[in-house]
Amino acid sequence: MKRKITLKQIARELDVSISTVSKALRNSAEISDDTKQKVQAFAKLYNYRPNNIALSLKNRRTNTIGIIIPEIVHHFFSKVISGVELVANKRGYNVIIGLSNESFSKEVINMEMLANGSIDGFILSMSKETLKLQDYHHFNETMTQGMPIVMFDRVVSDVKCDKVIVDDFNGAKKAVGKLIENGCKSIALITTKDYVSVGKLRTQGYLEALEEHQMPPKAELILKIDESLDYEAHLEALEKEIEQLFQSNPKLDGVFAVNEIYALLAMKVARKLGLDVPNDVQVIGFTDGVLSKHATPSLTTVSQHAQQMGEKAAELLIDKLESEFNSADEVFQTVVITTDLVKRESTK
Amino acid sequence: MKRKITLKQIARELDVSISTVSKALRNSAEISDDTKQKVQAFAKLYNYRPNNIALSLKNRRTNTIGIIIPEIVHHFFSKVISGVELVANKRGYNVIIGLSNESFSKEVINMEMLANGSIDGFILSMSKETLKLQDYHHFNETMTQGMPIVMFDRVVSDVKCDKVIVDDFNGAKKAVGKLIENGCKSIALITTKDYVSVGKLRTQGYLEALEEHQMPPKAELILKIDESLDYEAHLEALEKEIEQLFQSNPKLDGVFAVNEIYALLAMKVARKLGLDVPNDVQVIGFTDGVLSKHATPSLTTVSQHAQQMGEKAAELLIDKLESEFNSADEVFQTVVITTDLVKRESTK
DNA sequence: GAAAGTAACGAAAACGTTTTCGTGTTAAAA
DNA sequence: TTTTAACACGAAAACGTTTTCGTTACTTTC
Repeated sequence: MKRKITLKQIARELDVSISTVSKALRNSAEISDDTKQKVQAFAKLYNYRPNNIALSLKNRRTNTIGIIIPEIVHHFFSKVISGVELVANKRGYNVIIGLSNESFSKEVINMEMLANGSIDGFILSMSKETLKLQDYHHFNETMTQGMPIVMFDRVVSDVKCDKVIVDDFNGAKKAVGKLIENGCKSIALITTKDYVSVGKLRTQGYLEALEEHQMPPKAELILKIDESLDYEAHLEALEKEIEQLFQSNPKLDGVFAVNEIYALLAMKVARKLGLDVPNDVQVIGFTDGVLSKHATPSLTTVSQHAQQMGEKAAELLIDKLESEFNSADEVFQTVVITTDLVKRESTK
Repeated sequence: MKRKITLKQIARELDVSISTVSKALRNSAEISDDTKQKVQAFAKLYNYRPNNIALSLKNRRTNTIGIIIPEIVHHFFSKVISGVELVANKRGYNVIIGLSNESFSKEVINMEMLANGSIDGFILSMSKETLKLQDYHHFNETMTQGMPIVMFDRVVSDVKCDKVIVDDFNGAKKAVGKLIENGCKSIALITTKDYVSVGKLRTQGYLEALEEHQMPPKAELILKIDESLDYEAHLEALEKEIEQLFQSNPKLDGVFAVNEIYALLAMKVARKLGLDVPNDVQVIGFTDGVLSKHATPSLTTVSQHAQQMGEKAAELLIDKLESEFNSADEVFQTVVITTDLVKRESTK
């Protein structure tokens, strides 16, 4: 087990100073060609690579970005990471991850753990608990210490930073508009409680679409799920709620759900009640996950372009990191990623 | 934008030496209670946190582990990460990720990028290309430099390191055994080319199960998919192949697939050909992904316990990192995670 | 009152780099 | 021959810690 070789060792071995070795390796004009060749050959032989930690300490930048997400076992988030990683690597950065598990305190701890020099900036999506508590002090503190943050998807106007969001409102509006065009007269909405910003916006899109077509919204067609627990735990309870929705609205012929699982459950319930999808009921979901593509019938969805979000977030962050000179002007941008309606078998 | 405060600044402010500040904060007995209180109060006020990079340089350990996987947008791998992150965080480590995208060169580059001081050890699953090329020099070089590696899932006996694998052989055997018990007489296998080690082992399990029940294997019942490209790209071609399989084997009444997608496609094809699942054909897949749970009919699968694999891999790595004194004895272990057959609707 | 001990603190090295600023040697110019 | 310039290299500081080893000044002890 030979340890990694350092400048000092090369210097001792070749009987020159550390400075000379360093300069020789960086092809400085100060060093004679003879010495350069000697040093470079030796370095190559021993496969010398500068120690990243030492560089980070010296340069006061780590070329690493931290990404904090509520959970990783989730198609949307892993796709975002994928996008972040792509541009980060291309621009010479590493990516370090932290999972909040939708918990406020884990989010805070994770950020503190990384903020002490380990990374140059954050890309993050807030936990549900943080959204509920509306406590954003950790974001603001991080930023006053000169560490930039880019938020994506779940954002909040109280925190001033760069943001990348999906056009939830118009995505939902388009989807519901599509259902109406397709002849649906009684369209249900399955959404989340309002503190999840994206759920709220999608709900507004639903309402707007109805209004635009002079269809009065009905409270009994709107089902708001409390997501404070994770889905998997009470899938059955959820299914019951949706079944209730169908039974108390016999004329139901369209469903817009704010995520994949809700949409799939709606289809399952429909089938159970003897309704055909898409002939009796048409269903549209939100998110471009794997489930939609492989479901039967496959699910028409509003695609969020998660990868593109990740790429854009990384671009924004790295641009900010590498501009540097500003700091006073502090102009933040919000990039909106437009959604696409991906037509599949669950709509006519 | 106030920069993070350092020991030096505290020292200057309080008119003591850096050493005194450091010792005071660590509650050293050398420092008087008076001074300790003064320093600690000041540090708290300014929210002092030691700089991780400086600590890493001094201690020559980063408390960070690197994880390199073929892709992250994949339920199995993200679940493994989730497990790694869980125990890593619990034991005070961060996790930094690298994606190889199933490419050999990206795997090498990623490892080199991280191996220069950024991390203390690797957890990784090899890319398909690496398995095909059988070039493992980067693993061995990394290890000779004193950086431990734990491999999971896709492993190879040529590399001597700790490993965490799934009991592919017995998992497959149990699954096929179950199909036979359920009365299947003609069981197809949908697998990958042999260079993917897990595909190979699962194939062997299939054959073993047949043999144990005195059922001669038939070549025309075995479909080996070339996975060098990713699925998504040629889903349709794949479907055609599977359809071919069904048509040339009219008596087919059972399918064992080495992953979820293949299994789902088999069900899709069956339905298309007017066959009922599970009454005419029974299907079992491998991997405990989301698709299986939410498919219709839901898919019986061999569960791999991905999260548990991640946890175990992290345990192994951190144990090794924190034992230290060895280095000569070098005893490597291979932990086998047992599989479970999760019964759902696609089997009787 | 001298020797010994103790309490409280500081200087400096070390981790591995890069970079600024000497410094000594040699070659060219005066 | 003396001054100047170019060349090739080294010493040292800096990044932010921790830790070892002094070094004071004061208190015991005999």
